[in-house]
Parts: sequence; structure tokens; C-alpha cells
Amino acid sequence: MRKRVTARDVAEAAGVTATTVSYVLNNVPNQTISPETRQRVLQAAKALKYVPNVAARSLRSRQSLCVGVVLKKNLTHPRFNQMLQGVQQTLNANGYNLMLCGAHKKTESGYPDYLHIYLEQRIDGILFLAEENHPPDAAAKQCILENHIPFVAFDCQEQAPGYSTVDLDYEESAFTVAQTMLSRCRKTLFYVRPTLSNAQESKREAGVRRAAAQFPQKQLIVGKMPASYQSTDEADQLLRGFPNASMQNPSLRPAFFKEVETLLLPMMECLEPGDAILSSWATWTRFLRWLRRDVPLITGELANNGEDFSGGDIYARMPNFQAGQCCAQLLLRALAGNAPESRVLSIPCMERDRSLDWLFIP
Amino acid sequence: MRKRVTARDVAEAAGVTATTVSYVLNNVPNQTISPETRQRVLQAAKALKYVPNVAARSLRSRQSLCVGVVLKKNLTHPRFNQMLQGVQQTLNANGYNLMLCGAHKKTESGYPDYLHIYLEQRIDGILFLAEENHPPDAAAKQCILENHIPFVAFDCQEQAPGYSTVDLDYEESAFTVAQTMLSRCRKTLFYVRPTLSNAQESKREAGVRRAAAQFPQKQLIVGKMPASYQSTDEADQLLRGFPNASMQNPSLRPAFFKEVETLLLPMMECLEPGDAILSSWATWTRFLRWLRRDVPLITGELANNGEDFSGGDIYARMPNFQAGQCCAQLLLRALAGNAPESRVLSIPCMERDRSLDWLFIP
DNA sequence: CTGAAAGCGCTTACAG
DNA sequence: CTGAAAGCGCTTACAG
Repeated sequence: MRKRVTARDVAEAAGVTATTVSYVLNNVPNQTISPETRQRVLQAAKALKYVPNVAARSLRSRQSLCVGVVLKKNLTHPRFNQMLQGVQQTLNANGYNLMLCGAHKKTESGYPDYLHIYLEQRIDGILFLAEENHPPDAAAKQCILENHIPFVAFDCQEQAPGYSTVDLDYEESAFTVAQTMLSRCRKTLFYVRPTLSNAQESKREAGVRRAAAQFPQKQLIVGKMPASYQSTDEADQLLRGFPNASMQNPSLRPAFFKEVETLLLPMMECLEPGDAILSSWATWTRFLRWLRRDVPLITGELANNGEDFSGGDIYARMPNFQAGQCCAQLLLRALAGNAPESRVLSIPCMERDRSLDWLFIP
Repeated sequence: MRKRVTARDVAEAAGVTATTVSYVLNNVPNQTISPETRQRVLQAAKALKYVPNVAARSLRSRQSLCVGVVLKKNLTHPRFNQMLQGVQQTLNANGYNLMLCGAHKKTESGYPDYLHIYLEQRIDGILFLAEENHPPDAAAKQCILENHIPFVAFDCQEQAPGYSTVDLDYEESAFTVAQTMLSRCRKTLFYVRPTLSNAQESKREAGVRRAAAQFPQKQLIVGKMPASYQSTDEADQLLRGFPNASMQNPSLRPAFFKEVETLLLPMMECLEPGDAILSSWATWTRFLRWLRRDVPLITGELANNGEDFSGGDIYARMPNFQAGQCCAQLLLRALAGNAPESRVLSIPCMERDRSLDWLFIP
């Protein structure tokens, strides 16, 4: 193994001291270095293939040029890997590295591991992309504020939490999608939401109802997916088809679908050709459409992650990639010492690309 | 901002010295600490919420407890996010953190950034999950060997590269899938591979041909996808439906599909009911089946990532998650000082789960 | 314009 | 059983 090259070695080779090497390589402002010295240092560094030791640098400078990303959910979920892609791109372009963190409790320090890693001084800031509106808990929040940790919380729907936030405009996008569907459907819009009650689902329902209020001559029916169907990775992956081998559980399926059918089919009996089905989650579309395969219906989705082409006729496309970029930008601003900011991103309403419908063979 | 708690503070609180704190907290072997002292230190550390500074620790101990994962391709590709999931799980379970690296050239040191990050001492080892059989280049390889970098290369199909490797058994799985299809089909198996010529595609074709040799009474036809269709994220995502907003390019499609049709349809004219189509990539199945939608055909795929339920009748399921785990394990072994190892993973042959076929509405 | 010195917060022989 | 001391490789006031 080659001996590590240090700033000292570069200094010797250039006939200067380590101080000067540091000044040159870091372009320290307000330091006047003669052009010749600068050249000698740069050449020596190149010749020796000098790479500064980041541990020493962090120790002294108190920054690691690395940020942590907290993901509770599985990376195989398109929502998260699309976001991560946007985050990664933005951070790298700004000289930051990216570390993956879980959100598990650490026993040692009592803090969740993303805070532990921060307190260790391994990362300079935190991007919190958790799941379904769960902000950091009270203890974690206190730690963030006390230590002025650069922190961005995504999709947590909080008021003035003391750190930056990025949220999505669920109400408005639900309104737009529902409005479009109502304007096109015969008479009835059947909306299916999870029983699960959180801020985002409440806002969606509010948006749908606001749209329905504009069409007094039409009818809105709201159904709920049974609880066993929601919010678990397992269930989600069942329809999504993204199972790791270990997650496949075919034996669950029949009971599962039967339950949904028993619950929802009776509510769908009134649907006639030209009516519409709108579901909170894109993964439900196929199943719902299948339940009333006897009539042609318009379909819509409030949360489409671009999984495939067979989606609803109208859908709100989650701006995952852009949300990742936005989160990263706010974190960069926080790292630069700016005050917390909040952003709300809109979720664009799209129409299915019918030019590819032929791919779904009869 | 709270003042940072150091080992010194803990030492004072416990009435010992920082040395002892280090011994206790790290459970240093061959150090005899009296139980009472140990207790006092642990209590003080807990009371003060002491978290050791990882920069100082790395600087001294020369390890960061962090490894880098190199991904060239997009994280939104199921193959990579499934692998990453397996990697992450295994590494975290063993106390390592995970850093995402690109494979870009750095100008400063001249090394690709994953090596730069290693040389900075930011990571202790590297997991190289690149794309399509591209091993690290000669300069990088030399750097890896010279510095004895713990390194695992995935899917690079190299002989004795001097670091650990994990590869997939493309030949065998292609053989198995083709064999199954040949035994079931009427007379002709139409196999479509990329024109792209690399080790993995050669092995696949070899496997298919080996199977065909076992069925002298049947016929194998080999077609090639036009080059514009292959190996680019863009093209792949076109059919996959995983576009970032910026990647959608509907205007490309018509020309694209037309080209494929012109090239392949003539070769498929001989197919009759009961014959079979086998494609190297799962994303092609729909399109190929559509080209001969007039006859019922058996379909098969040599690389299915579990994208959806509408896949081929028979397919080789890429063991991405397990491959990620395997890579992580080999890296852990290398980090522990073991000699490089090589593994070849098999790609299991599966049948489509027909119990979900009803989801694809006529 | 450049260098000597201190120090970031740990760990690790070594001494007793 | 525990501590004094050195040192990992940088950066940063400060001095000249």
C-alpha cells in the first residue's frame, strides 16, 4: 500500500509550508499568494496525486460536505427513488455528498439514527423524506431546533415547525382532477379514498368535494378502501408488482380482493356507461375498473407516480423528481445560513397518452 | 446552539480521563476497567448525551465506518433500486453507513469520484454497481490494487480482477427459460436480443442456442432489436414508463416503434398459434406480442425485474435484492481483511402468476 | 507574501 | 486498574 500523501508532503515538494498548501488548495480569500508559489504548490499536489484527508478537514472546519437523506419507506417505491434521483442530482452539482439514513431509534444516544449521525458530525444537514405525514417526533424536533440543524421536512403538513418544509398541494390537484372528470362524466363520480385519515387524504377529499359543489346536477359518491389494504408496503407492493422475492405473498391475495369487492361493489352498482371512478392511489385503478368491467367508465387517479402506461384517463402526476430537487435546494440554502423556508408544490393534472394504448393487447 | 459535548467533558463528569472514556465506550479489549469506573463513565456519557465525533475518530483510527455505492444508472431503474435496498439493509445491519457516489471523472485528482472519495478517507470500501459489463477502467483498477481498496464489482464479467466480484449466471438461466419454452411451443421460438454485443448478451444467446440444440425438431430464429432502441436510459424508460418529466419524449415514439416493426415483423411472419417469442429484456414483451397480436403466442423474458404483472408467461427474474445483499456481504468480508472472493448467482426461472391476469381488462 | 503554532476530538501505545 | 502524552492531518488566527 502506498503511503498516504499529506499536505506536508506537498509542502516539502513545493518548498513551502502546509499552511500555504492549504491556502492555495482552498483558495482562501484575503490571502495573497504569489503566482509562482501558487503554481509550485498546484504542480506538487498534482504530481503527488494529493487528496486531502476529509476527516482531518471536517474535524478542524466542522463541516463534512455531506448531507443525510432519511427514507422510511422502501427505496423500490417509485415515489422515493424518483425523489432521491432529484435530490442526488442537485446535491452533487453543489459539491455535497449524500448519505442514506434510516429513521430507526438508536439505543446509544436515544436519538433516531439520522440525528445521531448528525451529532457525530458525519453530515451537515438532513433531508427528511419520511412517509405519510409523520414529522419528526417531539424529542427529535427539539434536538433539531436546539442545535440549529439544517433540516428540510417533506410532505409533513406542519405549521411553522422551525425548519424548512416542502409540501404538495393535494387539495388543488384533487380539485382539478375531479373537476375535469365531473365535466366529462355522465352523472356519477365514484371517489375511493383510504379509510386512513391524515392531512393529505383529508385535503384530497376536500378538493374533490369542492369540485362536486360546482356540478349540482351531478352526483358524488365517496367510498373507502378497507383498512387492510392501506398504508402498508406489503399491500402496496401486492398490486404494484415490485415485490422482493421475500415479499411475495400470493396466499394473501384472494381474501384481500374479496374484501374489497364485498365492500365497494355494492356502492358501484349505480354506475352506468360514461360514469367515472376516481381513486386516491393509482395502484387501485385496475382493480376498480375490473369490478365494473361490464360498463365503459372514465378513470382517474390522484397520485400517479408514472408506474406504467395503463393508468387512469386523467391523473395527478406526483412531481417526485422536482420535489427532490426542491428539497435539496432548500437544504442548500439552510446550509448557507439562510432562515427556514416553506414551499408548496403543485401536482400537475395529466391525460393518459393514448398513443400507447395499443400496447395493452386485447 | 448547545456546546458540543466531548469525551473530555464526560471524563470530568465521571472523574476520570478521556483515555478511560475511550476505553469504556469502545469496549477496548485487553483493558481492565473496574466495574465501578465503567458504570460512572457510562452514566456520565448518558447524562450528557455524549456522541463521539466521527471526524476525530476517523482521523485517528483511519476508518470511517461508511462505504460508497457507485451507480451509473438512474436510481429509478428497478434493477438498481432493488439492489440498493439489499445493500442498504445488509450494511446497516453491520454498522456501516452508505454513501451514494456517481462514476464521474473528477478533475482535481484525475480519479473518478468514487476513488476520490475513498482517497479522501470518506469511505472504507466501494461497491461498484455499474452498468452493462463496464468494469472500472485501467487507471482506476490500478489505484484499487495499489491501495488495497476493499472493492466489489457487480456484473462486470471479469476474470481474476484482484477484487471481489458478483456475477449472474446468464447462460444457465437463458438455457432454462428457452428449454421450457421450446418444450411447450408448437415449432418455432423467435428470440430477440439487442444488437449490442457484450458478455451478458453473448451468454444469453449461447444459453438459448444450447437449449435449441436439444430440440432438433423445432426451430430457433434470432432477431435483433435495432441499436437506437438499446442501452440508453431514454429508450428503456420510454417503454418502462418511469420517466422523469424531463425525459418524456412522445415525439420520439412513432419513429421508434416504426423502426422496430420494419425490422422485426418480417422475421415474425412464420409464427403460428402456439409458437413462442422470447426477449432479452422484459420491457419488449408487450410490443413484440402486439406485433403479432393476431395469433396466440407464448412469451418469455430473460431479464424481468418484477415491473408488473403483465410480463411474459415464463421469465428469468433478476435476483436484484439478493444480489445487493451478496455484494454487501462480500464487501464486509473484504473490509474485515479477507481475500477477494467471486460469486455467481443464478437467475431463477418463474412462471407468470396467472391468478392476477384478470387485472388486465379486455 | 509566508510561516510557526495551536488546536479540532479522538485513539493508542506506553508507563506506572 | 488508570493516566500523561503523542499524534492522526488538516485549518485558522496571528505574527512578521
